[in-house]
Amino acid sequence: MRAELLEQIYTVVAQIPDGRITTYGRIAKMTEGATARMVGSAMRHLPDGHELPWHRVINASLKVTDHGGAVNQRAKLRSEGILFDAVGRVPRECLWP
DNA sequence: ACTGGGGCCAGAG
DNA sequence: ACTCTGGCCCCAG
Repeated sequence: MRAELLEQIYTVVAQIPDGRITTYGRIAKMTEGATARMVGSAMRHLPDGHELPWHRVINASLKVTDHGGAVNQRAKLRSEGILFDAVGRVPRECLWP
């Protein structure tokens, strides 16, 4: 990853408010040159000690992508007041921006 | 230089 | 609502 893109991605993620979520694709569009896959990759390789709300980033279907940490991620979101429907999807009104 | 694979997405059936 | 396809760009081997 180019450091410049990483910074932009981190900056956007850091701005996601409590109790809201956004998607990989939306973050990609807010940056210049990043793609959704890069955002996903950036979230996977987050450095230790970061303060980023990575759990608020989900996929375009408004579901938490299943990759192993999914259970923990859903737990974090629930603790912020986000509700999941029967299919595991997040309501649209939680979307940021 | 080449290949396969990523926490993806929009569009078309 | 679900599956398939092509495109995306950056790594690691």
